[in-house]
Amino acid sequence: MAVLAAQSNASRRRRARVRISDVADALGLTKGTVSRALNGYTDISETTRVRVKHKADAMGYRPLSQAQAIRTGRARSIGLVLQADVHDAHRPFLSEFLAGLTQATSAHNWTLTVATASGDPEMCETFDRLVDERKADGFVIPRTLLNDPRIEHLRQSQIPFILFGRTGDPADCAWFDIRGEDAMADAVVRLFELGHRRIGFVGGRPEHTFSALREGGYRQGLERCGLEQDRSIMRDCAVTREEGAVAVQALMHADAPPTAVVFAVDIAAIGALRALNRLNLVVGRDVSVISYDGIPEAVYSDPPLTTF
Amino acid sequence: MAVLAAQSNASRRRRARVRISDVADALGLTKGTVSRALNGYTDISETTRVRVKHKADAMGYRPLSQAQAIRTGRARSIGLVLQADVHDAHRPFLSEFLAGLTQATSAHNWTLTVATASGDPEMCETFDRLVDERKADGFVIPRTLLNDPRIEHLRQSQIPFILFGRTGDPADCAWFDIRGEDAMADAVVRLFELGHRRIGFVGGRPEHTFSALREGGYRQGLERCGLEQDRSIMRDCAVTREEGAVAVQALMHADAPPTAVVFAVDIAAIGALRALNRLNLVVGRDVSVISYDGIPEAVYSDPPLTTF
DNA sequence: ACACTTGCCGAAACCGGTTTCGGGGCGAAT
DNA sequence: ATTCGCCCCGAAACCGGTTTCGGCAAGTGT
Repeated sequence: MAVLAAQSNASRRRRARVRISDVADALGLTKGTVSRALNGYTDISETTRVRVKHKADAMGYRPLSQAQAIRTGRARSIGLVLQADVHDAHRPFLSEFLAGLTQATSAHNWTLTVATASGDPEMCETFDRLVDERKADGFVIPRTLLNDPRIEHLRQSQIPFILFGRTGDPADCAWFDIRGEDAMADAVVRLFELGHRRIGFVGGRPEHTFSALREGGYRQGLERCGLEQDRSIMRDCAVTREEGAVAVQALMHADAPPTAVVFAVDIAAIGALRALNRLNLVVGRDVSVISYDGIPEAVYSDPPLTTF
Repeated sequence: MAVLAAQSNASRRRRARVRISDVADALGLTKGTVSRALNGYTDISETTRVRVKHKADAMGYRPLSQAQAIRTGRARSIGLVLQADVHDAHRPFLSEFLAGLTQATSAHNWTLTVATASGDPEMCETFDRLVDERKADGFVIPRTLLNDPRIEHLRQSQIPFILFGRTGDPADCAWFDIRGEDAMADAVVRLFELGHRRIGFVGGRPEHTFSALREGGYRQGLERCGLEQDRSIMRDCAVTREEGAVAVQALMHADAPPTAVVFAVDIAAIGALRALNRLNLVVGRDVSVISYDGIPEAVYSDPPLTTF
């Protein structure tokens, strides 16, 4: 009777969860033993351990992370806090970024918890709150700055984090990034090979690490070609269409305007294309424009933007 | 000694959490009583309830959702599963959408858990998994279809959900949406008032609810102006720039081309603008284009797109 | 005055795991 | 034959909450 009732209950509701005690019962062990076997404790014989492991995934057992969390303090979840107020060039990547993160996390039976905040202080509070409520064990920090208050805060609070992008002081930081600076250098070299001798540069916000790195890549490219750096054909702070347009206009009005311009940010380059059109300059003939990021809008701009 | 040890431990690590037993001790009650007082049980006197509530938030107590979840089964978390494979017009809204959701959820001390899936079957599996692992109590479903397999699945599984956008059969569905159809109707009326008598329409994918609704709005607008619907100046399936361009070319090559075109999707309209330029038609003189969504790209298109 | 509700709260079980503690069994050393 | 130590595992406490159960005191009806 009890079995029948349980079955009907299980079918009426959702499939019943396999608990650790179910696995233990099936093996004639206690749940404590099963738990230690699965978690790599040394006081479990190797024989028992493999027996437990096999039975566990034969029964489809997966621990309830919530239950583990209340004892261990680890929630098996990584946090991502977005800034709600900034609209900039990184936005187009958001969904790809999310897709990548969630795939990686769920592959290890982790979770991605997303929150938003406006401003660095609020973001730091959010970090603390999510950790305090055990909703995130650590964070992914996108759009890193050379000197990033968020990183400083997390370091002090001893909260684990991973950077998407590098930072000024990489001490005890794990990070991954795209080597955009190499692309910048390659762009310069390619333009040089096409005959250009005055190659300008338009960067992003200097506080962003990637901007500084890409400017470094640009300089490295010049060096490789034996060209001198000329401050009069370099600008920065261009991460939007308008800023890109303004920057390129300034460059073209210089005493000795460049014959080619390398952009650190795609969006700025797109703005620049329009501005050049308005100046009656034909891109590709009067002046070459090259950029990096590969945002989809590049294909639809007029004329199409060359990106890596 | 014990107290001192605990304090030094608390200061070495992070600020100690206020547990429900701390609140109970401070009031001379048991944790069971405090729990019931906070959760609206009727067997607690009103006097005690307010006393508990005041003390609780004076002490900064907030229940650990994980601990609640293991008993109640509710995780205080809503899930959002994105499709990893579709690149379409809805993407630009993603970050605003996330910002809105996270603000709303965290205001009620909930969490947003994000996952990705490719294809409807995988998405349904993901729903089940997240619920099974108690990582989401329910879901937000964006980009609803008229006939949506995801909704069908969630209904059968008795999993709560909220739609962003409407669906064919709205039985026991909560939803919120933007009344884009009204904007469509208004657009038609406005164009009529400007003297247009042949007003074309380019819609989105017919399986998407919003497309059907917006086409309905367009028809309603025609009706209000006393115009007849003419299938030869209507197209659909245009949610990208290319599709928009193709659609508008087809319309302009009709026997009696329209003098104005209403678009359901901004991105398609932007593609159409370029196509019209190539046909040597001046937008605003030879033909009017109007759309809806208010994506930021609209401002930068050439010529700027009129959107609501 | 007595039994019967009713209101209100304490005690303890419970959720599904993890971690500590202690002891049984067995081989090696004395 | 003891004693000691080591390898395993069971028992039970524990994490931070929720929920059930039972009982005490005050109020009600007669």
